Amino acid sequence: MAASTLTEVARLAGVSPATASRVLNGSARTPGPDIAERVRKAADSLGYIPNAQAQGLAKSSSGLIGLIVHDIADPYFAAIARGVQAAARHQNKMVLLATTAGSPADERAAVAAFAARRADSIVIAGSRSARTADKQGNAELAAELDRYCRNGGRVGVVGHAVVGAESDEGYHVVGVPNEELAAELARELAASHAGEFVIIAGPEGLLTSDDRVRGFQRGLADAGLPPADVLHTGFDRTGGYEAGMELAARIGAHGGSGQAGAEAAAPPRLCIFAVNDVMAIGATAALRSKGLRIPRDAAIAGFDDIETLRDFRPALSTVRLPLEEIGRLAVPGAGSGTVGAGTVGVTGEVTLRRSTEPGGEPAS
Amino acid sequence: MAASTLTEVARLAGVSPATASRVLNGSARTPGPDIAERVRKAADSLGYIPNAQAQGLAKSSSGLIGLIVHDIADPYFAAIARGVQAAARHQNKMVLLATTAGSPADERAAVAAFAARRADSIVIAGSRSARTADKQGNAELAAELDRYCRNGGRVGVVGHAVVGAESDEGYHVVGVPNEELAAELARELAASHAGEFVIIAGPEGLLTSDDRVRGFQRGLADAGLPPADVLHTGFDRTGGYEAGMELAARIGAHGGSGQAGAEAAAPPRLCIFAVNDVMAIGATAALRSKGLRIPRDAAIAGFDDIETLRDFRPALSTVRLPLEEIGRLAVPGAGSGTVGAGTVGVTGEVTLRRSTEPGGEPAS
DNA sequence: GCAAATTGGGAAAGCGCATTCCCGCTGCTT
DNA sequence: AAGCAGCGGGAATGCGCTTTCCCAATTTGC
Repeated sequence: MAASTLTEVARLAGVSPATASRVLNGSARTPGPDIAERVRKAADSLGYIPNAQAQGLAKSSSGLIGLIVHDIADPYFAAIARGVQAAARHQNKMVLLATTAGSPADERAAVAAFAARRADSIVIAGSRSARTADKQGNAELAAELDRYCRNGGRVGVVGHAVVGAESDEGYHVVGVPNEELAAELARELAASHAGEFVIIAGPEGLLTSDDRVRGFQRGLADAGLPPADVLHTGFDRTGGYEAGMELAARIGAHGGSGQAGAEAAAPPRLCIFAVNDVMAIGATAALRSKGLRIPRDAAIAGFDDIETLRDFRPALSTVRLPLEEIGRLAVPGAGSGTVGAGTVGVTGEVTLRRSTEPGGEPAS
Repeated sequence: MAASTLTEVARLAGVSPATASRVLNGSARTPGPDIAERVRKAADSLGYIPNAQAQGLAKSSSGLIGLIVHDIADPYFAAIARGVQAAARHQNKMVLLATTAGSPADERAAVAAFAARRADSIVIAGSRSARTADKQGNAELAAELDRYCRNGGRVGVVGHAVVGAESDEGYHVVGVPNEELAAELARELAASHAGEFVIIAGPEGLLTSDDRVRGFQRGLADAGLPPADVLHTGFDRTGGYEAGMELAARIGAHGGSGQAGAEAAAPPRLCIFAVNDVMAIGATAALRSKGLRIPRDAAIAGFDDIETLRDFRPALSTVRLPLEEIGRLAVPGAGSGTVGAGTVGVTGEVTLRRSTEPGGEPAS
């Protein structure tokens, strides 16, 4: 038994398909109450479910919102996805998910697939990359998005505008002040740390990472400090872990090992800034595996303020980002932002916690 | 400029729409190479993207997989979603996301929406509830799913079969041995713990929670111990936190407070089993906020082995579940499982870590 | 009281594509 | 050399729905 159709409902109710359509969906013209009732009853008894594909074809709009993320299991993207989902629900649309691991080629394919499905809008959440290796991929992605926009699609981008977009038409970006916030974090840390600073960054060319690094360096400069060393690694927990191992070796070489804290003129404690929370956690794990303790042997800060990580000990200093709201704002037509081209901004908040506390003796 | 159509491509290539269709999609009949080339070039120059809705209408299949979760930002669901996404990609389909906060009514609506979109299959990941308040909702959900199946849909369920399904036709469940694993966990913990056991459970009637509780109690019984006290609360971090506060009070009353460990005849340490990791983390936070330390003042174990939580300290004892694989297996037609009705099983693994270590003096 | 405007319903034309059927053609058999 | 299979392409139909257009029956205006 195939799903029943509008025509069947109409026949059962003794009306024309046109009338049935009018009563079952919010048409401008509403048939008489008696007829409406009859149709509704017929639909009910048949368990009629409109065929959204056919509706979409006829109306040329689908009620779909495409969402592109690197990895849905990454808590950063998961939080954004929650916001997108909430906004979609508000517009009563559904969200179509695509994960791309950040590959521009996959992103292009996802955009094409969304376009094929005639998604009303698409939000693309992963960080953009400016690596030369990705140059062609980025151009193709931009071309695909431009085409999508020309055909009437709306796209929301979180973070950075897509590199190489032809015009602003149809784009809408949620700006995250990564650079400013990182600078502020650096300044606050500089106020209480005497030691050297090190940055654990993502791959070079990853815009979000680059921005945070640049901001942090600027903050240090503002405080009259020399620029920090930058370690480039993967933008995930594993990357953080590897960098952490390297730093552990460095710290160990200086003599920060073992329980006995006070060696001859203990070198000032290292202060590590990982460009996102997950990397910070990885780095922490690495340091710990080498017997180092936070914040006694090194201070560490992250970025994002991932919810699941808030109970982590020592509590991680970070920059809180309203991830869910970012997701909500990123869907075109939602939020109080300007409709159409333009940038909606959100703000974050530097949140200092135990992992960067000065002193560093383990408290109770 | 609206997106170009097959007909336009055909006209540009000087062929009929039928031929164009044949070359641009994997039809059984492949037109001659010269014609094919011409069509392909025309399509390319027009930037033709097939209208998936129209294709779906014509073929009556959509290439969509519907996924229902409680909350996509919950790491448990996010991990499953990743698996589903991977399987979908393998079948080159896209996944449609719906979040329902566990409400059967919302789930029913989501199923209807998926049916309307003619999703090829749907996987429903949230825990089923047997509460009487949800009884009608569950029945309606089951009815909707049954109808979906009768119309040729395939549904994959993780955990429990949907309560009230009329027949097995079209269903496919990924069974998680919650009860057995919880029992095993209890037995292993019982072997090294002298103190009392307490269970922090989700709301009564939540099948996953109930299973884990039952299993844990059985494990205790196997070890010759009396059943543990059960605290029912929310199935999330907040629930765990609240229960943790209550337990902290209980422990405090016994005298486990402060730094000085050895009071007169220190009572045996409490061993807490939270039915999922996130709740365990919440409980831990609560205990800590009261000055209690894990595992010194209480042992605690969770369930799921959430990836993001693995770096948590003290490392959480838990039961590892192959979440991503569960997601993969849940999508009908994927995995090596039996196609059609049937249960595919996965196994987990009790993973004892520091949070339940006996002794409990803080190590280095 | 009659023309004009309004209402309420049906017929029909697509939306963009897949697919079945059909037809002219080439190449083969006997 | 005539007949037949087989192939390559096009015309036409239908997927399920929306929406314009059209027509008959009422209301309204003066």
